[in-house]
Amino acid sequence: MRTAEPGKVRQQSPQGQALEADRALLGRTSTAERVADVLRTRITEGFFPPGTRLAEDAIGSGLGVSRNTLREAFQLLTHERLLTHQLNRGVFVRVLRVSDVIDLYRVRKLVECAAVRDIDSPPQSVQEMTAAVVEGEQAKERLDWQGLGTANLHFHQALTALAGSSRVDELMRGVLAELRLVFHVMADPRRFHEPYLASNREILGRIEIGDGPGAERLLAAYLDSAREQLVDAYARQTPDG
Amino acid sequence: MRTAEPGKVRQQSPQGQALEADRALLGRTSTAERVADVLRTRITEGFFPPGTRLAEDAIGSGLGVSRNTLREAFQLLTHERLLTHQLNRGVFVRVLRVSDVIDLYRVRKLVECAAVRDIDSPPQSVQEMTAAVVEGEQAKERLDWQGLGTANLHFHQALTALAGSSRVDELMRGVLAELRLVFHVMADPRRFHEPYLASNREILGRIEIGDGPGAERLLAAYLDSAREQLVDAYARQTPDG
DNA sequence: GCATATTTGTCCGTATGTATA
DNA sequence: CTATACATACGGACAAATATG
Repeated sequence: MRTAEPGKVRQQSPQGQALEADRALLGRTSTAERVADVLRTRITEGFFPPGTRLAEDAIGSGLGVSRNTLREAFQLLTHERLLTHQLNRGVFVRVLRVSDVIDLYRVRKLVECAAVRDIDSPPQSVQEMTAAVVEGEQAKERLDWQGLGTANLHFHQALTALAGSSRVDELMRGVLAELRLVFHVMADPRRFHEPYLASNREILGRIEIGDGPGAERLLAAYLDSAREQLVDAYARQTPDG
Repeated sequence: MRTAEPGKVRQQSPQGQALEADRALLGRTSTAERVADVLRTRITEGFFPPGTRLAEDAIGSGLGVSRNTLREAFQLLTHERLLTHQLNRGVFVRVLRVSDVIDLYRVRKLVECAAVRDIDSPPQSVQEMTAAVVEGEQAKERLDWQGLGTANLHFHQALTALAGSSRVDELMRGVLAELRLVFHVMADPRRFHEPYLASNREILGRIEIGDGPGAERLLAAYLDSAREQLVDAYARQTPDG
């Protein structure tokens, strides 16, 4: 679902013929969706930091797509809460407020705790959680703190999958993408991501032995402390409340 | 947030001058959003039943908006899962599968049970829940079963608000809107909605006395039986699995 | 199976209104 | 207050896909 090529979406060539081949290979996604993929990557990787204004003209001519197509892509990302749309002013990379951070952790606590509470069948989600822990350990060895943060998000995405609902999965995908915006505003990502590795391992252990309530207790404590830490540092970083 | 006028969005008048006044009053929403509001109402009220194809030409000329604007509105509703988009074929009012119904109730159980479990401060949500119960009782007296269904959805929306998260509220708004699509496929709405009234009243009673776990138990039982009943009847109604 | 008509996907140019320097 | 830059929404154009006869 993600475009491999981070560069231009298409050449300035007449019509959309240049992408016909790709379009067949990529499973016939629309141009707008591909543009949205490119922008989403740019945003989550921090190339477009929160607050950046995305001018239709600049982005559109830069990517070689029309304004209508671009507006469609903007709308997709606005619905994912990665962009905010101010009427007659344009779109901006979202700047989350402290109240957003609090709300995001409220959602996480509600969903994630419920997901681990009753684990009837530990299917392949546990496998993915294990993979995410390994991914995090490898990132730590590389001193790749952004990668560690990504691994942490993967872990909690896999944890959420225990609930067995595609809609809950999608909700959490959006929540974690928003949290990425928070991380980019913060300095020193190591301090925030490194401690989570041990706690993830601990939670995974509880789940593996079928101790749902135990996992829930650990998870709740982790989420509370993470939120507190994050809100504290975030409030200092950003001017508005 | 909802347009009061169910008819045409704007006249065929040149440009958008006709709505300038309204736009100021209505809080400056875009045309696409207003079109989406109209279509959403049409869909949730059953005027466009599931499976209906929404042709760009017909809807566009009928509402007096351009194709671009209409496509923007379509995209909004597609993201709300009220429409499905088939490439080169157009948009259709979504027809949910049984697996969707199961997933929707899985979400409801997870979210709603968590919302009532720990009720620290019973603020104005309880007031809205009470209002929804009254709304349902009045609809029942009028033998207005569609209104009873709406009141039931209001009740559970207010119940969800106990969690105190705008993102969870939005999730549940979407979930309940999808459920409306299910209801429209079913015959005899009375059988499905009437029994819920008593159960809602019972749940509200538990919440009012601060008995979270008790409310959760009642709620879980209600959701399980409702899902079972609904899936059973829905599978008979629709051909596909 | 084939040819035609309809519909959608994508894009452009432009008129008008809006916000900011 | 004026000027500039920008967003909104429209209509039109053409290719590609689908539906229809």
